Amino acid sequence: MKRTHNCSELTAKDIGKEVVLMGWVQRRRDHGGVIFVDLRDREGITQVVFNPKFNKETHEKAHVIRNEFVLAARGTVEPRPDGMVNPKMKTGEIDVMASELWIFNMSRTPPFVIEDNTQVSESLSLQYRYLDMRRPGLQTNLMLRHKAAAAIRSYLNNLGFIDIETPFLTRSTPEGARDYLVPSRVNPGQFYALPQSPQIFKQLLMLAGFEKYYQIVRCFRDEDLRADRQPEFTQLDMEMSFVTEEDVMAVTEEMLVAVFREVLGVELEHPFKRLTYDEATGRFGLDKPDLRFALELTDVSDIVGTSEFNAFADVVKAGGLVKALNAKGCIGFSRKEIDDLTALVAIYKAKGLAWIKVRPDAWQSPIAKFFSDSEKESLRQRLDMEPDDLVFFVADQPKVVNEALGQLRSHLAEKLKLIKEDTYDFVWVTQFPLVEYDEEGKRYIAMHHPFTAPLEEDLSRLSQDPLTVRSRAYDLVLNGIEIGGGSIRNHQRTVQERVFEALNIDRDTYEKKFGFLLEALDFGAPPHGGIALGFDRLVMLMAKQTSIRDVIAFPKTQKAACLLTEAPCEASATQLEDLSLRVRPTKK
RNA sequence: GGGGACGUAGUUCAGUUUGGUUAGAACGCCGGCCUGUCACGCCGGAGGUCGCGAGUUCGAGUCUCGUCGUCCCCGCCA
Repeated sequence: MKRTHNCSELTAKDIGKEVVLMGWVQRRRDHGGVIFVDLRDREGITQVVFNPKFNKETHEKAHVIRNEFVLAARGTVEPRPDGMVNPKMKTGEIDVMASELWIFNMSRTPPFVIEDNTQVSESLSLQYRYLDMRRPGLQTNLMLRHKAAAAIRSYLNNLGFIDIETPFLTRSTPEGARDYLVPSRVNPGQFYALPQSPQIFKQLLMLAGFEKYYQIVRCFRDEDLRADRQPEFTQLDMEMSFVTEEDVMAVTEEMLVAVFREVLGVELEHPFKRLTYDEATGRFGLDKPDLRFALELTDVSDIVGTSEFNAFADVVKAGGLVKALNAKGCIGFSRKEIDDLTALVAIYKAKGLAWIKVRPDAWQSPIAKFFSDSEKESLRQRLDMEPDDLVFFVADQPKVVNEALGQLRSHLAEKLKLIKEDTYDFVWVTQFPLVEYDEEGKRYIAMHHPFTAPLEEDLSRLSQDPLTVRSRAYDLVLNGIEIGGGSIRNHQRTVQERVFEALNIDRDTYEKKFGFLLEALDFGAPPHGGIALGFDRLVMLMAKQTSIRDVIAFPKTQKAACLLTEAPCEASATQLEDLSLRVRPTKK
């Protein structure tokens, strides 16, 4: 017995053929006489009919069939009787009239119905992920993931990129996310780390002369999870020699255009938009702006900084900012709605949310009385305030103002349904600051990573005024979600050392931690740069999902557990002994 | 580390505000009937440690505290 067709391909043109189908029972309808079975495989569903008039013995056998049984049916493709065609099904013109039935396996009643439209708690679906993945939605997502990976590989292969694997058992890197550590049995007391990214290795591959490298590779970060963050995730990692930012961005962009065309049949608008980091945070508040809608932030510090309203004036005097967001036509927002928005900005550390409702005759606002007529006129002009508008203000340090209003902006867009669905809006954000100040550690840390090259024209300020130094780093943002980032790297030892020093890493330390890289740079390092794209996030957006768990076959829960295999779990005494490890009792 | 939501038949939920008789519905499941259904139909039935543990009370699904789990968010994620 050999399968002849899948469950989606038989149509009227196949009438009369003898076929063998194999698959799972989606649903059984037993009419006492005739029994209908919807047989499902990964391609689709075909109705198999067991009719006692046609084959009594097979019909008898079919009585035991239940949902999710796995079976094979041999039969003849027949047209449906008049008026019985099911236009909703691809195979709705035909039946397979069964002459023989093999039951490969029975099935327990599944804990949930295998259908897209049934809601199941995520813990249950993860515990039975193999059943969850029988549902068409996840099947489609994972097939789309495969197609995207295949399209990427084929595109990059054609451009001469070389796929090279890098190690998973690597040296722990001190900066950045927490590492997953792996104890070394043969080196008691010593540990490998799982890579957060193959960053250093891909740079070494450039030094080795491969010129164009890529890898679709698993990365590991021991940090808390989110809807778009898993402890192990997949990135498309690329690196190129003899390139500038423009080259890396062009290759990435053209690749994505090709992938979206091939996988989704979508023609992306390109070249992608560009914003510098300062423009992005200035106009949209965030370094990952969603440009599917307008709604920009406006700086009004100069107007209100000298006003009678101390809450604004004091902030401006202290070097802060006052920015505004004009919610056009939102004058109808209730007190509660405004309170909710105030609570929203409070999450991002804003101490308050001031507002003005523009009525045709006057402004309704707790703060309007503090402004002079000329200040009001300036605000009106700057913010294009028209009757029915509702304008929000946040005053604080720039980071807080931008973050809070940026989040408010996205929230309002969703609330007001300003977002054009079904669009893919890409934007490059360039010239990120090289470093930022870490309040907790009281020092400068690399915003991207310490191998990022500073902009040549800012290099002279590196030691005196590192915060003003822009870098040759770029992020790729899709619909407000960061899907990738990269940079041109330091290929000259002297520049790399200056960056380390700007980060307050002393010579002894960086020699010890990155000496191998610095030494490598001494041996003819070519200029190089690259990018890493979050493959899970990219596929998530292509599949129109909101969590990367929906495009990962076996994702972990928020506590980084696999509910199916019950990982992580305790190690046996023997394992610990082999590894020279002792586990401290967990503290209560 | 912090904030929030949720946890009740196999599943998805109602019931919790205001404690009170035997904890309900739909789907699923089991049995019977049914030869054209495709969310098949009709009849009947089984199925519950109300996440877990304390406490308050004459009495707790309902109130309190703790705990476990899942999700969303802040911190964190070079």
